[in-house]
Amino acid sequence: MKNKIQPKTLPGFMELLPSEQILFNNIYDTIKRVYEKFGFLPLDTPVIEYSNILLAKAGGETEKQIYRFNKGDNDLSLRFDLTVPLSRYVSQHFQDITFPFKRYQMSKVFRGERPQKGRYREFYQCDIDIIGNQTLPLIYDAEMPAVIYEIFKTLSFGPFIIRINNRKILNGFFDSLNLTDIKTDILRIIDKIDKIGKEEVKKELKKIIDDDNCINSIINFITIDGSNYDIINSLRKLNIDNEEYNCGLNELEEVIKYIKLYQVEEEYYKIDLTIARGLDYYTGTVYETNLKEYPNLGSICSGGRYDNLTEYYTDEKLPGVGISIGLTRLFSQLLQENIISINKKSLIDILIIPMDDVDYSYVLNLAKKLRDNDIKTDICYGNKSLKHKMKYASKINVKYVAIIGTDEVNNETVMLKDMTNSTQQEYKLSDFVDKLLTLIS
RNA sequence: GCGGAUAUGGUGAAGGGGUUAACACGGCGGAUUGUGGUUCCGUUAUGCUAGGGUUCGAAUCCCUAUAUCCGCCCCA
Repeated sequence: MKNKIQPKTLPGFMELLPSEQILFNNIYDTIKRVYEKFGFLPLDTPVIEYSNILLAKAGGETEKQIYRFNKGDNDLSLRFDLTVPLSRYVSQHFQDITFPFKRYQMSKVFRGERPQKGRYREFYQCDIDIIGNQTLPLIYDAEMPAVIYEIFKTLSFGPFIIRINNRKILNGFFDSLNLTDIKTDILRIIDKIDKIGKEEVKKELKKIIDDDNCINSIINFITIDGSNYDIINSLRKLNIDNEEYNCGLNELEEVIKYIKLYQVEEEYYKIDLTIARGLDYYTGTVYETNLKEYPNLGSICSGGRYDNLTEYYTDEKLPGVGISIGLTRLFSQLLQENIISINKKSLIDILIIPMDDVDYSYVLNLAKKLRDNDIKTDICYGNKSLKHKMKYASKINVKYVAIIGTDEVNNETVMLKDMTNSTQQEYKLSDFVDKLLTLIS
């Protein structure tokens, strides 16, 4: 053992056992199905891009966290999200795309940050975005919650709440308080309220704002509560004379109205003025989604509206709205909190067990017939004992086993065993497939 | 980038200077014939992250390195 290479993966890279992967893929497939149901088109972009493309925006943190390397004379990087590649894609293929462009992309992104709980270096993002040419109707902002609603209803991880805000409201509000230059810092602090609580937010704000009245009005503002209708009313009554504020308020009201038209149940979405979202490219509506029974998971799906997706690559003005589900993190947390659990160890419907000396042409003919009827079939080869093969069948958790020995071959039959109740019955080969089809349907 | 903790097999781990490194899970084999899950039996680390030191003797004490985990910062 000493002279062998230690088999290990890099920290922060998730790797699953088959039974876990089956579960993961179920969630992945559900998300994908809903995205497609709403008309989003599939898109796949390269994992590696030119560094100057990915770093066009060049934030300090991005540069620190990006996996970057040289190959020959090329300065390359692994994508750290799917939005920047989308920007590049839309700019590059502008003339070939029909707008509004709705696309989904569900694949891996990479970030070289220090891994910790729920923090990975390689993880799946499941993104949808809708990109408009010059303009994009506000009703699309309501489609995002409709999609989120459908996904998490289908996945049934329990009750959830889509929290909605509009960045313009916060921006306008801070401008009206003359806090324009420290706006970003304030947003960052407010965004932490779920994690650290109201009092800690107050303390943090004190560090950057002298005026206690000002801090109190911020706290009072972001904690305005009530029904969606109440909140809109309260915000109106503040009579803040700021164009951006009122624009945001009108947008929010309209988006809320449209969400209702999308027939999202009322208890699944709510205006929440504490939603700020750290990312500075969001300019209007912003979303976060939480599982009500597991608030400590944080946001499981978030996104928002941005004014111009492609400003670094073209002069075209392309506003958009999008959301993202961090699937790797979500999955690991769901598993950890026992919200989901492993239930399948194999995908097959039936396992064929040939006895030692049996004629393979009989066995493979059966397998072919089953597979032609879309029955997931596997065969357990080898000269191990029947006992051993039965053990294997029970280990992979398959419901049906077909035992084929010389008796079955001679009589043109199949011995079908139901592993869940230990009963078995012999069927004629000619009507075996039909019989099995009715059993597994 | 900053702080804290930990390091024993395929896995979870006990042992805190005295010789075969406990226990459990998993794996493999068996309890005679073409039948799994339960039970029982056998087997499964010449080795305790690496390097150095103290000692008659180190998984155990000391030093160094490395790795991992948990926080903070940040998070398109």
